[in-house]
Amino acid sequence: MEIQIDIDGKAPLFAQVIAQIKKAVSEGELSAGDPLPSIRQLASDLEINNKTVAKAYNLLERDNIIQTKGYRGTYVHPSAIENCTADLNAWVIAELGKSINAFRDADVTDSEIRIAFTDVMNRHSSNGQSSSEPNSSGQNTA
Amino acid sequence: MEIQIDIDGKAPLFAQVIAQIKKAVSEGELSAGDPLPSIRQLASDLEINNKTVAKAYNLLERDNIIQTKGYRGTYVHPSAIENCTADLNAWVIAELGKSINAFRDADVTDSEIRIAFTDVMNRHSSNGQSSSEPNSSGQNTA
DNA sequence: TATTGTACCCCTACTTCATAGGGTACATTT
DNA sequence: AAATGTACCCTATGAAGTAGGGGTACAATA
Repeated sequence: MEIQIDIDGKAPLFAQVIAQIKKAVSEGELSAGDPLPSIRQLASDLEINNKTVAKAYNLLERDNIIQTKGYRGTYVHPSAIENCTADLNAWVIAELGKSINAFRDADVTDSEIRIAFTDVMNRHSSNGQSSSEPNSSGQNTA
Repeated sequence: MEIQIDIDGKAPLFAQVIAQIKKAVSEGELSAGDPLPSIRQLASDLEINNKTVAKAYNLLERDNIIQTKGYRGTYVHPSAIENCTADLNAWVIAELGKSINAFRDADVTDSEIRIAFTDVMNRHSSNGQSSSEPNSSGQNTA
């Protein structure tokens, strides 16, 4: 394993870890079933926090690049190579790009788009209320 | 014109101005062609900044609720009533909501969605670069 | 007992953004 | 000269999100 981490880099540490492991899988340095260093192990090797490595591992497992087997450690997923190229992120970017382009074509302000976005994100799965109704208990009048 | 502004309210001042004018149009207090107070005028009446009113007026004009005629002042748009109900914001929220629900169903992290979003927003119309490629001038190795 | 991944709690720092304001200036037209 | 909308400079505040760290604890297993 040759994981390179640039602490001063602009990319988040957990993202670098993910990219490095994906790269190792793509280039064949890591094959299906190969064991990965434990979270604590890799964290101390890279001199970063456990939680940072744990975050990277969690995302990698979600994408079926690796497989955690509890107390038995973490291993490269059987179909890691295929899932390695499947970029979930690219799909999200493409989808959002389409919507945002449509918004901008309709002269929607970037600021408005951002506000609407955080609006949607913050009503996790429950209810929803619009954000443009001022609650008149007014003071100044014209 | 009876515009109520709640300075201590949670809703942004410019949004309150917009809502109030829309309300006035909807309720018939303002009809097509009616003159609106000048930016400076309304600002001083409400004791808020010129730019705040200007912002509200700009958005209202974009939505064809009002019409600015340069030095001749600002007037209610001929088809203000119809455009008053058309909520551009609601459309944006609905569209984003559909996409975001799909992302979440695919187990995409909220954090990842947010990152992808700002990613897309920041490449205004020019180029685009992905945000997951660490620039190895690395320091720590494992 | 040691190690595995995992799940909590607390905390910090940094960045980005929206909002709001202050001020000055401009061309245009009355 | 006065008023119109508009554009530009500057500031400050607050909220939200992200990254990272420290610590402690758990069940399961060797």
